[in-house]
Amino acid sequence: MPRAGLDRAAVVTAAAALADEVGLAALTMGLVAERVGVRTPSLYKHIAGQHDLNRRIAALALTETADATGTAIQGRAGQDALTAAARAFRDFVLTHPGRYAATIGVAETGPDDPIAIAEGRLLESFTAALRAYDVSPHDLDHALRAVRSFLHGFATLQSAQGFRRSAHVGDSFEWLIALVDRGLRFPL
Amino acid sequence: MPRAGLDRAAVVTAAAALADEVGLAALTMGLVAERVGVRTPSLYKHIAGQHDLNRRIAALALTETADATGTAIQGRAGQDALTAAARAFRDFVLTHPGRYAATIGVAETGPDDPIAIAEGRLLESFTAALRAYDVSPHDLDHALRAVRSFLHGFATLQSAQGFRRSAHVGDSFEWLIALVDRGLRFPL
DNA sequence: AGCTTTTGGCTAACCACATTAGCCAACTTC
DNA sequence: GAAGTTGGCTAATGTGGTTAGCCAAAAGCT
Repeated sequence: MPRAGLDRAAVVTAAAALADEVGLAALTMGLVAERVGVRTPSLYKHIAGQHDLNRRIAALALTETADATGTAIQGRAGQDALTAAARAFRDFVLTHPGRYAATIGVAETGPDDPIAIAEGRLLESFTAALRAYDVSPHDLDHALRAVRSFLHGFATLQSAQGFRRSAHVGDSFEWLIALVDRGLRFPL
Repeated sequence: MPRAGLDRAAVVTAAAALADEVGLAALTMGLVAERVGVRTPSLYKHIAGQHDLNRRIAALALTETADATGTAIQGRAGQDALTAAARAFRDFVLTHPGRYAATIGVAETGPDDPIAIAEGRLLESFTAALRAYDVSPHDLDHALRAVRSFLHGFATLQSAQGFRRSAHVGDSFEWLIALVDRGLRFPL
């Protein structure tokens, strides 16, 4: 039997791609194995199990999200930066719904966990995007949570087909960004 | 063998309670059966399967959420109404995480689907809460989606332990409501 | 009451999927 | 090229959802 030349990264990226295609819930070990050209039990030579695989997909997704938002805000400030970051985030979630779903509910195990590192980078991007607004240091955590909540909520609702009403979803997103911008701009 | 005197509603409410206790992901047919005092296959005399059970839990949860927010906004308007509705919604999600999780991603099958009816009632509550703001009819859909995104995002992130930072989560929620209020209050 | 029908339990069995055990060939290393 | 390590494999186990088919209890009828 010839070897497949597999390694951990190959398994994880294949699984992530598959999750985007068929949905995270439909991602089975058998499907991943088939995709990489191997029998199911062989996957366990590279990953510890489904839970482990999910965490690695999540780490990949968070790293990619942090990259995308980080790039998007370069050279921008204020509403410009916020808009760019929000769009980059949403684009990622819509083009990679399976990967993103894998990030929901993952707990970071420690400060050196790749998940924690990627989340930290993502948070820094949004912190940078908020820098030009007049948010006091005391309120920064609140503002970050607010931005994160709206991005997470909008993206997951849309990718779950949660919006039935008639209006154009892209328009709603831009409207939402403008709402947040006004909310951040006007003083308490 | 004596009968357990079960019916569909009893199975669904037991399953919903169990989902809140152990988490939706850990809800198995065996667990539900044990809770209602019956063997697993007997459940299928009352529900069509796990998918069907999930939909029925979702319908229950949405109805309860619509009740709670509807009651909360009675006799209130403007920021008062928005705050009351938002708090009621969040309270429900935090006290019933399993039920709420069941509502994510459910598709309504038609206009007479209990899920569609409950979602319509919930939307009406929030529409009423927004009435005192100066939102044009054209923007109403956008505003509703914005509020829904915020609430959904915040509630799910919190119930998934998504907030690591130090600030008090309840404070963040109030801050978020105030942000949305400002955003809705100031003109475009 | 007795007879029939429907209903709601049950056991047994099946299937899909994750995972483990244990074998063996293929690379790697010295 | 011998020895060790690695990465495949088949076989088997366990859990969970679901179906089939049996049978007694409730409900309805005469």
